[in-house]
Amino acid sequence: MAREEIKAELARVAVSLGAPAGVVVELETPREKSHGDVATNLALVLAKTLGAKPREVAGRIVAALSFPPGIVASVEIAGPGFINFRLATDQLTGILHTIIAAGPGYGRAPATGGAPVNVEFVSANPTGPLHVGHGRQAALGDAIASLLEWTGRKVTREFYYNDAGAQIMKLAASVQARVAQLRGREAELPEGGYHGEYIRELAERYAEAHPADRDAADLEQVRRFAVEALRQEQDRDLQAFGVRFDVYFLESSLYADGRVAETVGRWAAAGHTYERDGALWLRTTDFGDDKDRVIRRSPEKGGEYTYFVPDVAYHVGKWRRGFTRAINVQGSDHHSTVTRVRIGLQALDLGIPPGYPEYVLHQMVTVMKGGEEVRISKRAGSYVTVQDLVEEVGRDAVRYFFLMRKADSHLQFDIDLALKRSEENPVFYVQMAHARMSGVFRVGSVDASAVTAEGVDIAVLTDPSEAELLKVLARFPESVERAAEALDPQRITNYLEELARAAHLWYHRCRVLGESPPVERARLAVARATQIVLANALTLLGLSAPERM
RNA sequence: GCGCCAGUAGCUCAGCUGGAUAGAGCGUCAGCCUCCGGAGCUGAAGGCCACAGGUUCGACUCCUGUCUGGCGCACCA
Repeated sequence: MAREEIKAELARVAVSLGAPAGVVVELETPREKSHGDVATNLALVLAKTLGAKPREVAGRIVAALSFPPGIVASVEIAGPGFINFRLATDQLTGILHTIIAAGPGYGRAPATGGAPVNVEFVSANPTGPLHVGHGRQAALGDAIASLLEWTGRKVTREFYYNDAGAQIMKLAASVQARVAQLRGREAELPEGGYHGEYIRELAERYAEAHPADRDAADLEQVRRFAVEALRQEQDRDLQAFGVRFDVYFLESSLYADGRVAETVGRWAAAGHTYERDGALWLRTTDFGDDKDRVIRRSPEKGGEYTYFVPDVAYHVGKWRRGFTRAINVQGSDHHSTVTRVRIGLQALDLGIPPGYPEYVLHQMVTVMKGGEEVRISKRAGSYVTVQDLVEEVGRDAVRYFFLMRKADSHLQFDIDLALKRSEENPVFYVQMAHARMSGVFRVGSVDASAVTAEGVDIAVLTDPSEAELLKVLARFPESVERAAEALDPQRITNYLEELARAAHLWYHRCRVLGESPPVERARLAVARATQIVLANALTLLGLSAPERM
């Protein structure tokens, strides 16, 4: 691609002019069209080290540049010292060839062969239906995993959950109380218990499945039953959402195979623990925490390990399984765990890097309908579930809406907008662009997969919207790369909207079918390339690319 | 009180890791149009980038402080 060649040539010239070897050349796409197709700030960056004015440096660089024919049409120096390149028209033909030849692989980098990356997300405990926050995580985590795959990494999607612990016991006790109420006895939900309608459902099902245990006296059996049922329900919801996991990791296994004890033992051996008030503490302040943390409660409080110990043990396990990168997608309400887990790992002295694991924290989701906030669902009671949203607006809209804002931003989920079948709705707008391209082939009875760029003369494409569209198409691989680097799928939804805009504009201005043969052939190739890139971007985000709407 | 995140057009949000005259959609206003799907197209108005300093050739972007909002600061998870 032209960009790569320009980058390489700039690097070569920079070094020949005295820049340090390995200088990083940044290319950007100017938003102002009169500034050309590609621009670099290289001269401004080098001005200081070369001890010359930016425009003078730019002059030297331009004078030394040398490209084979067919790549760059013109080079100019502008503003404070930018170097602007205009690409040769041959490059546009090249774009069509590249895209159509690569097809579903366009934008996908070859496997790097590096160590696998672990992406952990959702990780909901089986205490109730998945809520909208889990939905945002599911969409984000799955898309981030895909982005990493598209940039050549091997990825494991992982779901971690606690199947024991205090919360689960409250769940079991809540179900037990509801069973008792079914039998017409007075029974109160435990303090901090679960109130949702689904608890009543579980109680009914338990009573039916275990007629012998009339009073649900066997709490362990109730626990197993409830956990099993809720896990199944979560799986079903995730499946309906189109998210699949490679590994489901049980917190209880960390106790069973001794890893929790091992972790505590290592801390103690390294001299980072001490006893106080009957509890065992980890001196996390030695690693920058603002206070030390309890790792084993005092006997009066039950003498159990606090949750953060298995959390650390779990991440040691990720490291040992060969994941040199681990990315955790969580709600920002869990941000206090970030430093603690990292510190816990540091205190083990296992050579794990300080920034391990990486976190993508997302802000809260507010569901809006009819201009008002929706807070509750029938089944869960106190919160809106993923299932509610998927049933109401469909899986594609839910996924798209969860991805179209950066994770850092609070997200307003507008149900009315998600339901609109018009261009105001970004999902509709983007998918419609794909349907339109498909429509051209359908109406023209053309086999889209047989369209090639062979023999296409790009010179017949005279409308400005055509070159514009091709340039947007050419940027897709770079967009994927940047989004992956930033762990930010929102950049892809942005790209999609930009591409859809260019595609709609082109479609509106340029007829394909029934034009003169050279024009029709060229435009079929444009439509095909556009269809491919739209489909690839949609697929990458876990969205469907409909042929018609 | 401390920590994390956010604050950009009336609304919802971008802004490519410090670049050129801050963009898009919706809404508003003014036009065009009936074609491979009009669920369209063109144009206009609309901004103290929360505020105040600083860093440098250059700041919406980085640093410091202030204000506002969200989240978190357990021997809960």
